[in-house]
Amino acid sequence: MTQDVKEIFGSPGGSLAAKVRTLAPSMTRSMQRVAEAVANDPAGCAALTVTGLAELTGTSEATVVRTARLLGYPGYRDLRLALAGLAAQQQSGRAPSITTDIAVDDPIADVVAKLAYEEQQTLADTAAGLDTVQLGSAVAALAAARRTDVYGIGASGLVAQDLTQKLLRIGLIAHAHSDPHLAVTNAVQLRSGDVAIAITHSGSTGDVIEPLRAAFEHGATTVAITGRPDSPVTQYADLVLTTSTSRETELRPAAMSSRTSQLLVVDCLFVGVAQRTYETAAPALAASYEALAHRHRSTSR
Amino acid sequence: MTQDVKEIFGSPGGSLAAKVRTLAPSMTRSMQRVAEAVANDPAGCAALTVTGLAELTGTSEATVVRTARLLGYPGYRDLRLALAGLAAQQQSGRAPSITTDIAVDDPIADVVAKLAYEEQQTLADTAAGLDTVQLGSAVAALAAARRTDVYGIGASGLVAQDLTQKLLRIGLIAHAHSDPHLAVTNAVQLRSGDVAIAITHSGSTGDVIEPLRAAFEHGATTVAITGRPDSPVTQYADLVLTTSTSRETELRPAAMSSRTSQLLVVDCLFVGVAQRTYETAAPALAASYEALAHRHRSTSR
DNA sequence: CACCGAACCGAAAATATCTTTCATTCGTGA
DNA sequence: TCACGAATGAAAGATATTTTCGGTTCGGTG
Repeated sequence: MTQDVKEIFGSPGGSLAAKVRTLAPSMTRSMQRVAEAVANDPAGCAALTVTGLAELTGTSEATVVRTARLLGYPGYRDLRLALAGLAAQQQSGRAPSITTDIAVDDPIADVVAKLAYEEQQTLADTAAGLDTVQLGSAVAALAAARRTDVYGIGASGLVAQDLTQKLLRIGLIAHAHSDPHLAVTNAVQLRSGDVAIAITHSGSTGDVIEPLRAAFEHGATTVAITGRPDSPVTQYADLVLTTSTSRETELRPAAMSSRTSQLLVVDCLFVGVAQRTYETAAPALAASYEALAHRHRSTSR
Repeated sequence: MTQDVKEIFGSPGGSLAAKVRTLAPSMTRSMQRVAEAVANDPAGCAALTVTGLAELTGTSEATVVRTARLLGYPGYRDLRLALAGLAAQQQSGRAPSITTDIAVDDPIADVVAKLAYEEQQTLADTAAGLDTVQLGSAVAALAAARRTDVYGIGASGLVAQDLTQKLLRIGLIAHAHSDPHLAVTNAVQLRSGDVAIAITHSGSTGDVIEPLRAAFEHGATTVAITGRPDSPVTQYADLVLTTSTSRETELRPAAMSSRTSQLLVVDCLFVGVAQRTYETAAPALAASYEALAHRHRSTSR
């Protein structure tokens, strides 16, 4: 029937625009038109019936309902309710957003401000869109894992390494793989109770999907960290953690915001695992800190 | 007789409660029941259909609609939308401030919120504290450099690689070094017009300082990205870019925020350089994008 | 105390809105 | 170019809302 109220209203403002952006790539053209209309003018759309919105966007009722479903609501009725809530929020809490893209002739100070702002947005969007249930399951799996393999290529490879470094510091066994062949070779060694994590923004990076598939088929718990929750990589993922997708501009490649988003997810995983294994994690962290101390010259001052 | 809290605080929600009280005398018994339910729990009522609300209040649909009319709406549908907006406002009115550190027993949802919030803070701090003059000089040096070497160890090593990957994508020659010996070996090859960048949060990592020193002594333009502007590394740095240092807690090592901070600086450098070398950077970016396209399976959609 | 009228109320019909189905169209890759 | 599958909208079907209308209650009145 009607969706639970908390789910409709519990979401922090702006999460809808984020959701639209995240899901836009997996939408068909006409659905994108609807989603765009909704994101641009929540208040206006809230005043329209399915038929009205369908006419406005030049589509059909069916498409509007499909879009509503994709955005996570049981139907248009609930989307409309959420829209009304959103509109009210926007009304009360005027967002002072910086909207312009970075231009070629922006002074360096503007570049700093805009980049910082956009990355902040990315963080907020990611946090809002993260499925805490899946995250919790992933944390539990990691904490209990015999060993963990992490796959990532390119920019995502660095995120994979970051996660690995962190897990190692709290005494877990983790490896990052960026060589596809070695990754597959290692993946077939995994078994039930082990964890494999694939990090790919597009969700379509074959070199990352293959090892995850191998791990999946050998019974490991598989996790995908991707910006496309409907992409091929999720076929072989027991758990999917969605990163946010912000529009990319010529001077700000998608890699930049996807990295920020991925790192937040990775940090959440790390802290979650550290909480769960606090007894062993705390001393391990302290020990690694100690071990590094002598690598630093005594600072001046 | 205690006055209704909503009215005391003059919140927007108060207007509805006030309206209910004003109009109550002119309402019939069953309409009052409906109005009361609506005033007491807007969010809950927004989730109900006419029939639902009628049952809840032990009345009929007709009565609910009549009440909605009396409250000034064309029908129940519109009252419901207004209710949704009201609920959202009340929701957002609550102070969202997250002040406490992450605790061992925080639920996973709190961990996500707190981490996102802290990283946002870090970004804001970094952007505010960044010296745009030094940044501009660094950008100019990079854009004009024959080659660029970047030094970083551990978590900072990943940042170094990130910068390198980006610079390579726009056609610049850049190398990241995490092996101290190789780094020094390469550093002595640098000469005037080349750029060397050291990334270290503490500013005291000997393995990173040594190569920077070598580069400095051979006449290269040296840049330090560090959280400690008074640390040893700055001795050999022509330019110093300061990252923000936020307090670290047991479950949130300093590495986490310093990484966020460093990445923002690195992104600023990259975008700055891309702006300066736009003529060559834009086609290079497009080319690398094209080259990667075939590595991705055609997505499902 | 019985009767009357008016307002109140809810069941059910009428309407509007939303959802689903299905045939058609469109785009894509072989 | 053809064939296939995905995407789309028209229309049927289901649900929710509004309206209608007759029964009921209540207060007053003869």
